Amino acid sequence: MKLITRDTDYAIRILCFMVEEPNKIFTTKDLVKKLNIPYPFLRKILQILHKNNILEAFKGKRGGFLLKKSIDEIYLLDLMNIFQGKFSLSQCLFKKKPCPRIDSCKLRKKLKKMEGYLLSELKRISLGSLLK
Amino acid sequence: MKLITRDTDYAIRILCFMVEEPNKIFTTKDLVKKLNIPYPFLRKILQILHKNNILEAFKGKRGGFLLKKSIDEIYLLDLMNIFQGKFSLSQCLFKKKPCPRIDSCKLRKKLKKMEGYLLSELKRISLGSLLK
DNA sequence: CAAAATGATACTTTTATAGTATCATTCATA
DNA sequence: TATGAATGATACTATAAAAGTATCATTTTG
Repeated sequence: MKLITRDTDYAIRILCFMVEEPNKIFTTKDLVKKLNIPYPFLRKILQILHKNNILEAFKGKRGGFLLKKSIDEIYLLDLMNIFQGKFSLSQCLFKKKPCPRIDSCKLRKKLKKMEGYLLSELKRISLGSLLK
Repeated sequence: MKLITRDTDYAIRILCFMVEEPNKIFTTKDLVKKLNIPYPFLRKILQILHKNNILEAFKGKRGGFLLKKSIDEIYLLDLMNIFQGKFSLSQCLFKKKPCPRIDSCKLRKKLKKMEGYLLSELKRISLGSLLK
């Protein structure tokens, strides 16, 4: 099972790399060289990070991306929410027509508990904490 | 994110239903009527449960499936392992060529911790406990 | 104005999940 | 002992999600 998808993982690497020179404007090409992520995919990820206010973007010649937030303020859960949608473990698999026991479903309750734990952990993991 | 896939979920329902008449031999058709699972898919799931020693199978006319284990001895994690493969959260996404920091990867360590928690919870959830 | 960058967005490929189909085998029983 | 009703084995197809690609438009610098 994958908790983290590839784009989230790439985003982590990108940001952790960029923080090494926090005031540098990186172009997509710069990052391709260093991070081994295919150019168009990397571009997509950078665009998304920009839309979500994590990177600042400069268009045109000499443009590129600049880290906008402190790496200590970016949490794993944020990135997961951006790239993977709202984190949830406990949705009923039968969304359209959930099983008749949905309200009393014990399984759901236990999943909810695990979800709560994971959320609290993921909330605490800043990218900064991955570097120390 | 899905912790539990559809076949695992179906398996839970099947077993929880069968335990209501623990000595009855159920045919696939019996179960289709009650559980709203498409016949060929249900059949596949029953065959897998049989192969994994959770159901006893009787071939031929008047055949069918009989619960072989006590429902208190069947754990959610067992079913997940059967239908979804070994549970793991912390595998590196880059299996073929894992990232150079694989040994020192902090993220991996944190995932490992969460995995440990989930495993311990999943180990404790017997199907019986879902019915009480 | 041209070159070099991102913006927006649509498309394709790959993988995993979900579901289907079918022939072989077994067994009870008429 | 032949038949019908069940599972065994297994291969196939369809759908959805993840991963990756392509391309034209827009902006900016020199």
